Amino acid sequence: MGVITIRDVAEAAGVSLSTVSRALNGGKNVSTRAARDVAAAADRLGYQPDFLARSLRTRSTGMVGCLVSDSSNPLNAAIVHAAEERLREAGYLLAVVNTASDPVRERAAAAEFRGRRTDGMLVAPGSTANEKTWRELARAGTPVIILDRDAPEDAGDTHWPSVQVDHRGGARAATRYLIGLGHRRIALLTGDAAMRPSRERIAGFREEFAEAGIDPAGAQIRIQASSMDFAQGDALVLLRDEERPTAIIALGTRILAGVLRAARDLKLSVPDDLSVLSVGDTDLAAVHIPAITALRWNLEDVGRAAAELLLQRLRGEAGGGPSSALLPVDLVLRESCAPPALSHRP
Amino acid sequence: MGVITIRDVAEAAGVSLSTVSRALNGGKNVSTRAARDVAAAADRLGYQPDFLARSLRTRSTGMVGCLVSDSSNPLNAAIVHAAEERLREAGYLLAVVNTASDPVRERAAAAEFRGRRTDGMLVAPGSTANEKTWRELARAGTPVIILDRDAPEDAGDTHWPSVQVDHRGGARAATRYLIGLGHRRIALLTGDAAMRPSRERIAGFREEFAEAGIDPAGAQIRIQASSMDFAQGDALVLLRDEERPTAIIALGTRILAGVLRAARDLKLSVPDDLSVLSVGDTDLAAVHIPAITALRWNLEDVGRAAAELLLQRLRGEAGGGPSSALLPVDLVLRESCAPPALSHRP
DNA sequence: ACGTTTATTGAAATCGTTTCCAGCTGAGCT
DNA sequence: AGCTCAGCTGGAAACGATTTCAATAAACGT
Repeated sequence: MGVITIRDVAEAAGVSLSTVSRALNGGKNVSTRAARDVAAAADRLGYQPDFLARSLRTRSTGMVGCLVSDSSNPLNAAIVHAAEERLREAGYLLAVVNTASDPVRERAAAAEFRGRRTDGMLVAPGSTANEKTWRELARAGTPVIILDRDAPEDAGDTHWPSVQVDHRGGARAATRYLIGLGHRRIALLTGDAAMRPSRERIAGFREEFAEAGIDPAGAQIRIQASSMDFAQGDALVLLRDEERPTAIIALGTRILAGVLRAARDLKLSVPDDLSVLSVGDTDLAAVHIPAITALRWNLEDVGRAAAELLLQRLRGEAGGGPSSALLPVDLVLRESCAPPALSHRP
Repeated sequence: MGVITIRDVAEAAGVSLSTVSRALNGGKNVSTRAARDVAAAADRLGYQPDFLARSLRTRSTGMVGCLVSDSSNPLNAAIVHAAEERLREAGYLLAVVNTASDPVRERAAAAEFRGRRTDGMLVAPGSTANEKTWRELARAGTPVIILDRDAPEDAGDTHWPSVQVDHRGGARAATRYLIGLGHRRIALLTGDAAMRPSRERIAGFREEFAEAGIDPAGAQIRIQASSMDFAQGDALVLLRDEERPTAIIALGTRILAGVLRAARDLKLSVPDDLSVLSVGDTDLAAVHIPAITALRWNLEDVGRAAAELLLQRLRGEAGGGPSSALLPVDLVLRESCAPPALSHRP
């Protein structure tokens, strides 16, 4: 007397298994009487189809795997959340695996997803180490959407579906703005330079210096291995330097926090002594006093766009809509940036 | 030429299906020669067992469902993240569903999880509307761990497994601290009063007023339907009142943000004109200037404890360890609280 | 009234695994 | 030699659905 199966329903309704199956699905080729009886019996018994058995037979699980370095990072959490909402609307279930950007864990997760026959995957790799894995997955027929990362080079001419954020454009706008205020020594604090977001930011940052014809030595780039590791101490070192930057562009909540605390410790006033610009608009940036000028992109849009791209593939409309999305980055002007102090002007 | 199945491996290794299965699993009752051949063949062919078929047969999916109102809320995100890490260590996959506290969506998610035969569930219900659902699930044999919410009344004497946070103790400590500083009119801004966290906070808040023998009219309780909805405007109304509170205890990042912005708009200095205390220690609280005194509980511990409790049940050690966890709340003293201004002292 | 389509139906195959069960082999013991 | 017993093995039956296919019944046109 365990779970109710289709067999129980068939018995209760006085029809065969096949009829029950047909009645419960499409309803095509089923007499109205049979349909009614089956529905009644299923309802009365509280029948709930077994996804496992169904999936085994139909080769489709209605599951999507999501692979991300750290789903509790607010910059990721909102993306995952939005993607989940959209996918669930379409009847899919999202399974999340955190990899801490560890290639080994990424591979393990990919293997597990494959073993579980997920219909598709949303992945934000922490390195380029596993490109082969994604390619194999894609070749095996599982749609893989890349989130704000480099898409693997594809042998063919097909474009790899991905959602990208225009970090380069954002960095250019931010840099141009600071240069316009008079800054000549600006520090950019960002993540792993090999990954797309940071690489693009750095490129945009440099481009803008070049375009303005400013001594590129003023463009101080600091790589933070992990955004979690950048503590107050590191910021202190940077700001104690004789040739300290007059403006800092800082990635994310944690690094921004480190910078702000360091500035306070050194009694540097923001924005009078130091301009601060946040990459990513978090609660902290918006509410801090002074409010922090920030680069903002719509995280929900990233998640939704990824889900949409995936659904397109899952519905087999590969040829239809766009195969990639590039989302804009806006500069939100607030109070944390000002012309550099007189003593620091050229 | 689809996926490699156990049948292909059997053929390649020159043994039967059953032998392959035995060799790949326990390895009991298998000759070393067969084991070697099977392992070699499986390896060569890149065989990957099909979780679906396996689950269908063994009645165990290695999946855990997680039901939460909003996984992007930092107070939840860290919990989900920690739970996922612990569960994956133990070989389980976590599927997350966001319900926005909607009872209908909660029921739908529960039904889907049941249909997918998840081995267990972590749920943080948004109301008491679905207690029957959780009870049914539990009666059907699926372990259900409740996260920081009221556990359904159980008919029997068994204790419902849950992870609770000592919000009452935290609220008492915070209130006692503020009263000790001299505050007599304190506002508590929290969520749905019917839910455990808020209910406990309110109780602790009142208890402390009573114990100190202070006019309970000074304990101003404001319920925020959703922590997302509390904007600056609402805080302004509260603070413009003639009898405005001299201290505010605010729930979470969003409400705290609203309070801080409102204080700034009214040119109220924190902590000189207004003491602010955050319920929940977020980046914003820690980094804000002045740094916000906060109630802190360890979100990772909540997630880990929930995972541990669930794993215990999944391993069938129901009798073994503790069936519930109560996690402490600490008061982190920072700079946002001070004695009320003279004009406001009794 | 009779052949021909058309709408329903149920039996059986299938998905890929695990597991029960009976059979076989060879070693050990008397 | 005969007997038992343990260790391996392969065939076949689940698990719970979907789907093909042939059979039956009903409707239809002439």
